[in-house]
Amino acid sequence: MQVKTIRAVSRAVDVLYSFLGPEKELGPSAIAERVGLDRATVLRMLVTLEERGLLNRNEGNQKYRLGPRVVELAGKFLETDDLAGLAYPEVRRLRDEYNETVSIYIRDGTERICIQRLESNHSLKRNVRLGQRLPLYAGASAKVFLAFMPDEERTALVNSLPVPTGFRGEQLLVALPDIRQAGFAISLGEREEGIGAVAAPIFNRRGKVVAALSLSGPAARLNREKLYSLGSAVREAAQRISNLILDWSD
Amino acid sequence: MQVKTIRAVSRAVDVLYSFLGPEKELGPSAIAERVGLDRATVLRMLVTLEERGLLNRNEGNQKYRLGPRVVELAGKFLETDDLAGLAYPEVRRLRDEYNETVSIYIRDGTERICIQRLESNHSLKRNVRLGQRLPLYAGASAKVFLAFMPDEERTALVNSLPVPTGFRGEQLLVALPDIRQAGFAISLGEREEGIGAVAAPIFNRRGKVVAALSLSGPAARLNREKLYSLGSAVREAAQRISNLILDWSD
DNA sequence: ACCCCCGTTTCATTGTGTGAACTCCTGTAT
DNA sequence: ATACAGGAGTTCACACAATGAAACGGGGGT
Repeated sequence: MQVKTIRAVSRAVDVLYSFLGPEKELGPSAIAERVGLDRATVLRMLVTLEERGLLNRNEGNQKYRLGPRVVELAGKFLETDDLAGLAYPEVRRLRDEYNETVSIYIRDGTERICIQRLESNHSLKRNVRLGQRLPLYAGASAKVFLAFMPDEERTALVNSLPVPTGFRGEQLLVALPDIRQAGFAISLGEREEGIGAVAAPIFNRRGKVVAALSLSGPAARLNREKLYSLGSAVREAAQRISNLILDWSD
Repeated sequence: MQVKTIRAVSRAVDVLYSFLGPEKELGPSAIAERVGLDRATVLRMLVTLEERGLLNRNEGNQKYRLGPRVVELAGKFLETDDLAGLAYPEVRRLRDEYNETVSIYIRDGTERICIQRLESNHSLKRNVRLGQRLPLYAGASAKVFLAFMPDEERTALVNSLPVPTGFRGEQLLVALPDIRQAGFAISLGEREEGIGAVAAPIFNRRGKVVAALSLSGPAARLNREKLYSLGSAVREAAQRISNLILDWSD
């Protein structure tokens, strides 16, 4: 498929994504610098996107921020994605039973994205934002994706993973056979200090991994033995979710 | 501000919004018909939006659906919006205390959008989707927005509201002084049969209503007296949320 | 085998998106 | 007060990029 993409649209998406950075509000100049376009061009895009509700304009300082329509799109995505909706009862069961944060990730290129999550009630708890992007080279869920991926896909992926220099990723690969064997993966302080997690794969009807179910919390409550002891519970919950998936597609 | 908007971008947004309809997957032709463009044009937009992660392509049937990046944008919006995050503890308290669905709406033009929500545990419960759009001419939250709006803004708005023919909207306006007086509004089967709700305004530092906090559920549990008795609890929760808002902007 | 529908490609036309330069405004330093 | 800097919004002429009509090709159903 060599369809030519539309430059103006792609650039507008750049503008939209520039709001994913740390600042919540941006003006035309700042964005123009970021995306490498003329201020006039950016301004027209901002006005267009605002008119259509994807952005809002702060009349006070003449800056722009994300608009409520993006939430509507996300709501629709989560509704139609089957997964988030179907999985909710199991996510809730797990969270209630162990009172730790439970989340679901799907893979997006070389990263994973949180599409569902219920947090623990403890005051010290693992915190995950809906839509948050996390790497594929570390963490229990990441290992689940890697472990249950076709070999050729994995080798291709591993080479393109943006692994930070100095990260010891070798252990990651050697653990994969064990993970396939056990049906779940654990991690302790792997991606972030002090966090422990167990994760298991969610399969579609073709046996392909479409998501990872993860239970995570502070290492103080979730030490290595505890994580292993939770493995089968998480694996079985993930399996039950898999059974709910009707979709045969990739 | 008479900046010319960019046609291609605006059309691309049309394409994006066409996924808000009932079908979760759409092909170029279906979209083309919907937005009134040539199939070729739509295809280029689809490819562009997919390349940038806002859409996903189903390789099986060559159709498109919303992509995970929209969730990332929404997550960012909800994070930066302050409100959703700041309000969460109060929303949770209310939900836990009365075990009914609690939600927060912001106004967007002639509609309101749900930006935060926790559902009741009852098996019969009010169901609200994140990002769901509801009208401004009916419902407790709608009346809150109308009641606490500057007069000239309200009269301008009321004329442009897309009230369905046959809807008795007069009662709506006469109730507003009482709502201002009480600090909360109730509704019973107003927008949807069998639903009862109480709502109260959330103010910013300028005293402008930026959102409505709502508690709602089946009329079987929430009859008129019950709703009135919950009024002050909801009003006070909304007031506590208002106090958390640091933002001075409009 | 036929047809119809739909996704994709090609291509010529012109309308449209583009950036440089300009104005206007606001806030800050001198 | 005045000068200055930075940023928002405007104008304009040019080039090329977005567009739609038409053609292609494959898949599914009758």
